[in-house]
Amino acid sequence: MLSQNKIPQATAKRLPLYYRFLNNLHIQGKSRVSSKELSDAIKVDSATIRRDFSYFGALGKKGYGYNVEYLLGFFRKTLDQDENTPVALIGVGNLGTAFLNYNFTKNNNTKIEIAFDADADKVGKEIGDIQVHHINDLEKHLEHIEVAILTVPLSEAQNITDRLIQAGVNGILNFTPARITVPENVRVHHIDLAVELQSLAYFMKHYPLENSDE
Amino acid sequence: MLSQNKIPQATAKRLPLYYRFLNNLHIQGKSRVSSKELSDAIKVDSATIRRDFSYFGALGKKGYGYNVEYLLGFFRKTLDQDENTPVALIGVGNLGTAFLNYNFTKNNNTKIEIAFDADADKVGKEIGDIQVHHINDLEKHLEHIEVAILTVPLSEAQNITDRLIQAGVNGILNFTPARITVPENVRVHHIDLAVELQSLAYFMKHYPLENSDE
DNA sequence: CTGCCTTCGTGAATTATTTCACGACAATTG
DNA sequence: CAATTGTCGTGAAATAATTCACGAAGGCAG
Repeated sequence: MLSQNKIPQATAKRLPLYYRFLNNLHIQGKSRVSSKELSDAIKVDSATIRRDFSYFGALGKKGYGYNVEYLLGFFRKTLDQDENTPVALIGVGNLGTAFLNYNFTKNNNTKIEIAFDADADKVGKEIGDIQVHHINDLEKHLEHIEVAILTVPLSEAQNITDRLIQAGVNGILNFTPARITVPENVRVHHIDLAVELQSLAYFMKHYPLENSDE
Repeated sequence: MLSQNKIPQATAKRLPLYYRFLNNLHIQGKSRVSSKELSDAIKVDSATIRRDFSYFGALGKKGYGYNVEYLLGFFRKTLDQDENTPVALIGVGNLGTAFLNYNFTKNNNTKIEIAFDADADKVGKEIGDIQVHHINDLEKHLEHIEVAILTVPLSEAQNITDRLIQAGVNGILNFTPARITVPENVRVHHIDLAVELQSLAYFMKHYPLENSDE
């Protein structure tokens, strides 16, 4: 039931989505919500939602639904919303800048604390309140950082990955097209924009009108 | 075998990845590759790769592997690399600009042909060779466009989605946190950057060292 | 307070995907 | 040309995820 050990990965990926949506409901002053309503809003089958929630125990009331505040409190704990995860951003190009300007801390337990770039013009600047440091000083500033967002050119990807890991990072959100190699204990999530776009085009041509999303 | 009808979605999502990597091998002058080598490079189990390829027939040779050029030619046809998919970009903010500057046409059958924004300062400019038009003129310029990348503020997401669909778009790559509502025949892929980051943090804390990637 | 209505929680069925493991065949070596 | 090696293609098993469908519990209306 409560052990975080047995939650399916597919469920774990949906948790942040649930959390954000519940937060919105709460802000709107709604106190009650059913799996059906949630389903309409976030486009996940209602049985899947009930099943997901059930991994954490019986959170709802039959014939009523879920209490938004209670559920929200529960998810806050589960997702460690209290404890912020400090994040480093590597590569202040267009995409990196998008991240710096994006306000992650709303509804979110992650915060970009520091940024790095190789371009001397960018070093020393502050973008979205975040200081940009030179990539050469990477090792000096990564003391307590475990997560990095990688938005560097393809050619630098593996090299910088190695340095990040050396410096103690063990989670990387990789936006480069490189399939970087890391030790077993390091977790990498790849988001490959070109692949996403191609994949959408492929699905459109070959899967006329089935279930899509992702 | 050849019908595109029976390919699992999980396989379809990997096809662009295979394609790009084969293309790289080809450029490097390699003429031969085994499922094991591919596996090491793109971090997908070799049995999965062989299974994926097998949906298209027997493409390899036992005891030898796959002929890069042959395989590449095959994928080119399968992924319709010949035929370019024209794409519109909606919202020229930081993220949108990243897309415009990103050169998708290398190794890719998709091309951003036109961009839209509500900001008068941006309208008329050219970014990465793409003309920026005013969002009011959306309907005037979407004649032959079927795919849109949505990088607008949350508040505009549904409204603009409706207009896109009205104008004939039937595939949307949605980077807003909104879970947009669309008719059945429209395909949406959501890429929610905040969710991705939170999800990575969650996995790191709760799934010590199992399989990650995505 | 009664009875109808809603909606959860979940066992079981279904569907999807991955992985194992091995036979068959081609390449290569001596 | 025989023996050895490498690697595919795939049946079958395993694992993962979704969906069905219904009993139980509780809300709500009259």
